[in-house]
Amino acid sequence: MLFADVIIDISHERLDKTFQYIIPDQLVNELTVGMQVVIPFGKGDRAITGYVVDITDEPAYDIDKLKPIARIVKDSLPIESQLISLAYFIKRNYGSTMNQALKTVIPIRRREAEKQKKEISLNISKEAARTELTELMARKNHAIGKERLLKELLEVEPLDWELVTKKLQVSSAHIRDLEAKGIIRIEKVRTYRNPHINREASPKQILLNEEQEAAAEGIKADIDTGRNYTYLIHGVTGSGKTEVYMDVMDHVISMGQQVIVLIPEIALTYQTVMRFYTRFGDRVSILNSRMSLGERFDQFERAKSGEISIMVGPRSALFTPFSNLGLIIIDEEHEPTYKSEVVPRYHARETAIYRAKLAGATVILGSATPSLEAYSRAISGEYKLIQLHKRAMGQDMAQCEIVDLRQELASGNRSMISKRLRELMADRLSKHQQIMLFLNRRGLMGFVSCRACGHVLKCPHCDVALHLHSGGVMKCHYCGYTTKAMKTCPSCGSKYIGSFKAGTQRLEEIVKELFPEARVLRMDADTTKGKDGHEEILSAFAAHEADVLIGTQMIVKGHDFANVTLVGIIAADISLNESDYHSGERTFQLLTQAVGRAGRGLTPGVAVIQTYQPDNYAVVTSANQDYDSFFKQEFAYRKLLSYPPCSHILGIQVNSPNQKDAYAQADILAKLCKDTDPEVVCMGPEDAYVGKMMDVYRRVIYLKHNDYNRLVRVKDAIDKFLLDQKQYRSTTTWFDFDPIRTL
DNA sequence: AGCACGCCGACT
DNA sequence: GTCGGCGTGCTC
Repeated sequence: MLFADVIIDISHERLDKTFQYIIPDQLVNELTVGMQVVIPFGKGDRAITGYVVDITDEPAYDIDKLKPIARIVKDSLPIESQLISLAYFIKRNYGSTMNQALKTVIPIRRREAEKQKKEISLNISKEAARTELTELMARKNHAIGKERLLKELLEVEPLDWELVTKKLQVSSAHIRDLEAKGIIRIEKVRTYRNPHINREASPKQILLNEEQEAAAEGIKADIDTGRNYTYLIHGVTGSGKTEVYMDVMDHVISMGQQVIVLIPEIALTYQTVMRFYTRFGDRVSILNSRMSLGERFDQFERAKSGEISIMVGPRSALFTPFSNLGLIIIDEEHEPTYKSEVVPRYHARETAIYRAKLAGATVILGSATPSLEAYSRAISGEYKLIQLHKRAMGQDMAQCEIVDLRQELASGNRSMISKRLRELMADRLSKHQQIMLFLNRRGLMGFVSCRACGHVLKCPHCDVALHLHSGGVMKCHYCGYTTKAMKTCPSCGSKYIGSFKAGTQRLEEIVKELFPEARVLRMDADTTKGKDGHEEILSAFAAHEADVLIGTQMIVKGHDFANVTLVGIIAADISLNESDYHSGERTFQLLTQAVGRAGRGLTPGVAVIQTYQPDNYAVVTSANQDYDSFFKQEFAYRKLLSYPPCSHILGIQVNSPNQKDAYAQADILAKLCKDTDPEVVCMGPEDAYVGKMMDVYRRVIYLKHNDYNRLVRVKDAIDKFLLDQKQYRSTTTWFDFDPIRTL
């Protein structure tokens, strides 16, 4: 006997879970996950539609109470069931409950928006309403709710449904009763919160160079013959990947299909957005993280209604409900933002490929520095690899020099800026050319410690150091705890207590000392407070209002500055010394991007990489812009140590406000893992990287195996165990497959 | 969301 | 007593 887990198609929180039904014999062969079905529900067995999210062979509920599925809804809107299957894929492969997955895939199951849309107004004249009200009040047992509603309606009209039900406490039964009597009417108003930019497309024909043309034509030919592959476009910075995307997008749209374009959040700048608007006009919609849930919902509604054909946005744009999706593009495929950092921790790349499979769509991944995962799959033939070797405008790649900081130190230069970099800076400044200085400062700055005893001031709620902020306060970056900065060390009483200056701030001072006449701009968390802080600084620099731009990650992504002929990377090692297996890859990507910033215009550029490890392969290969050598070495390293993509890791995090519970539960789960599959390598349990956050203790276990599905099976076993475990109810358990950051 | 059940005051 | 309205809780 088979059973189906069904999610009910009613928007109410209490029903936002699965219900189990018996699959009748005549439907067994036909029914699959994702299908829309009609089921008897509730006391009166009224027919309700729902979606099948799982099929199992054992009931999880009292079998005598299970009812059979009535029938399958044929020709239902395929988008809905596609997205439900997608949610199921996420639940299965990344470890979450079905509800968490559904909430990710179908943000606010139309709840917020529909309430917003309903308005109540009087259906009769005010006089008649007043009479009605008097009559109601004359009755001995007042129908208080109805009274309140009528009174309010005589004052204000129309009223929001939400206001009436929530604030006036009128139950929906009352409202419906009044409506049935013809006293009031309920109207559904459709108001899009975000009036989109109205813009005509100006499809000026962009000429592609030979390489771009070949890439685009190849993909289009596959699409025309009904083949849907995943492509990886590996193109050096400036090779014009976007033009290739747009050419294929044009083609797909002309076939009446829709396109989703994923870009990392930082790249979602005015510049990028305008490129799509000018090419495709108001068939484009943009999603960004600053949008409210309602705004996002509206954009999804527009997509559903066919008003738009292109959705550009971050990770979450992947769930745009296009009914005839033809193409998904993931730009800068290697970016870590494509992996969700909250449960469910899905990876947009894999999820996009699955969605494309459901919809019969094509996927294009693009990057100058592909992730190891994507590139190894391209080599193995799972993805089709397309290489773009030339810069679109024919510019030369930047020349690259490596400066050994150890020698610099030996020759007595302790400054952050080496002799060679200083020479080049002086040269560029004299020629009125621009300079970018890039400092990868992660984890280096801002924390407050005592120089006498070494005591580090920590957040009382989290296991992390406090950071000094302007206005003499110290702040925890994890929970927001704020306290006044101390004058003396609480541990030893010394007054030599202070914080290290942010690297970028220090660098700015040094540059100003060395070149007093240079105009310097600094871009970091401090200087980009305002909403458009980024934009302002970048456009000021683009307009040559400054000669030197100093910054972190942010300045190396996205923007092109034609007049920049020198890029200095102050300390290439910092990201190398991070303690997880991604550090080599991340360093290579950052350096390559930074080097790629030089010489985007006509004048050739130079990049200077300062490092203490001039022989490190990530440093050397990025200086040579040699991805293939990097890949070979990095892949060998991953293989040797069984790291993804050669193997897979499942991180399990046990959280509890009670330290003992967290420890005990983690031990139990670790044992369970070993018992479930002895071949899976189990590490831990140990304290998480941040062992306590917001007063919640965190223990982690890592499992390693080269078969992803075996890890999924262990996860399922844990899920099952947790379901009927009575002990340690204070704990919660999170899963993270192939984690990007150390848990 | 929608329906039953149980509670409570009012009215035959 | 019982009728009708409202609050509460449950639905595989």
